[in-house]
Amino acid sequence: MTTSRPLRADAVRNRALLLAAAADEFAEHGLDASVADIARRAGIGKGTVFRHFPTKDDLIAAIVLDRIEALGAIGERLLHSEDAGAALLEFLAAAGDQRRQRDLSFLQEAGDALPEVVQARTRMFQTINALVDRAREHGAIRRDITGTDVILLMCAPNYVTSYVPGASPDLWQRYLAIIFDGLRPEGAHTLPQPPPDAL
Amino acid sequence: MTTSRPLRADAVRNRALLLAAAADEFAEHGLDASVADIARRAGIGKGTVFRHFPTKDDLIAAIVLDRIEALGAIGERLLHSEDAGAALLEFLAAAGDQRRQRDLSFLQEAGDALPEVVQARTRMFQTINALVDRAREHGAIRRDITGTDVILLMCAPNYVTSYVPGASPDLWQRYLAIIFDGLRPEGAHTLPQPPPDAL
DNA sequence: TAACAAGTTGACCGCTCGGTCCGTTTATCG
DNA sequence: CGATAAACGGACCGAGCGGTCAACTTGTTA
Repeated sequence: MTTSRPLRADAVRNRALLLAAAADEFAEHGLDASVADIARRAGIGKGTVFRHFPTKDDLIAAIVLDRIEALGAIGERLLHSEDAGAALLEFLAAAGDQRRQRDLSFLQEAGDALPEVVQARTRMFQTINALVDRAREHGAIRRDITGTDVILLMCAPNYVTSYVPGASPDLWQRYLAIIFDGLRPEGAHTLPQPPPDAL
Repeated sequence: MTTSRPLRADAVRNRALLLAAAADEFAEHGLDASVADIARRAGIGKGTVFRHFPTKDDLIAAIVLDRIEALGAIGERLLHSEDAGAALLEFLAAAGDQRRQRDLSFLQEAGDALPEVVQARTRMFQTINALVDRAREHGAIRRDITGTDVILLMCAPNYVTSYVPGASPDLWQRYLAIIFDGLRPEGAHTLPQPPPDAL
């Protein structure tokens, strides 16, 4: 792996500008936001975008990678927390908070371009599995819930609130709380379907 | 409102073919499915599609309208059921079952084109509110849950399972069960955010 | 400061999409 | 039948997209 020459000063500034603008634009208009709009918002030319990221998917992947790694770090820190149940809930809250705005859905849709993303995602999924295992052992969540269940449900609060026009940006917390109550052992009913294979 | 002339025989057949093909195509490829592909699948010309529906959104709206009315009818029937809690759960199961395949998200994204869709949706929302009110009065669900909460959460099971590649088509039932457990009174924790205004 | 490589830019390309249009086909009915 | 209007179909159009390129600008370095 050759590190080649260091980036020129204006190039690193433009790269940062570009990533910030792209994140904003994706947050507002979804993944369909056009590269031209992103470039305009960043105050740079369209060609420059493609010099930094050979394809639009690579740009998306770069942003997604950031998010995944940040969330993964939070998860690993919470792995050493005292209260395993609270740790899981806190992780889910961090996930919801990070994805406040429009979805970047880091599960499948995008990012399969870069293998780094797949790798980071796999790593984060393992962290979540560990978090869930601990919570289950501590009796904080019901026995029939797997890590994959939590991974899937993780995105739901932001999804359901994305349909509410003038909602509070924290509304997702309400649905996280409801769903988390569904994960608790108290008053749990047997589930009609087995859990899916790990992702 | 003039009913004008009755439709020609081949026209009604093509219309049915078109609607079926469109539903299939949307189910497979999402709302981005192209009109050309739909026409090819239906075995008719692209121009014919636009003769039946002046715009792609109108085609979507027609399908969505069907679904909403079917689901609304189920809801109204369940309104007279004995067990109010079971009725709500059954309604949610019907909703999930109908939307098995890819989402047609009849909440916001599409269908605002036709005022009929808005009207049918409003009507169905009222039915859901009534269903939820009854379930709450019977103590089948917790007191702090509103009809709007249920409307939002209704879509979640299908959404979360849409990310699982080779999953069973019934996997959504697992997540409906989990979420519904979160709506039950037993072991409920207070919610951090107030419910959103009615849609 | 001179010279070069790295970076920037916007016109441009090919493609796909939703939607239009008009020549052709066909169901309908006196 | 034969006439007529309704329905059909696919070539066509303009807009917008992701991505390319060659001329131009600028940070860097000896």
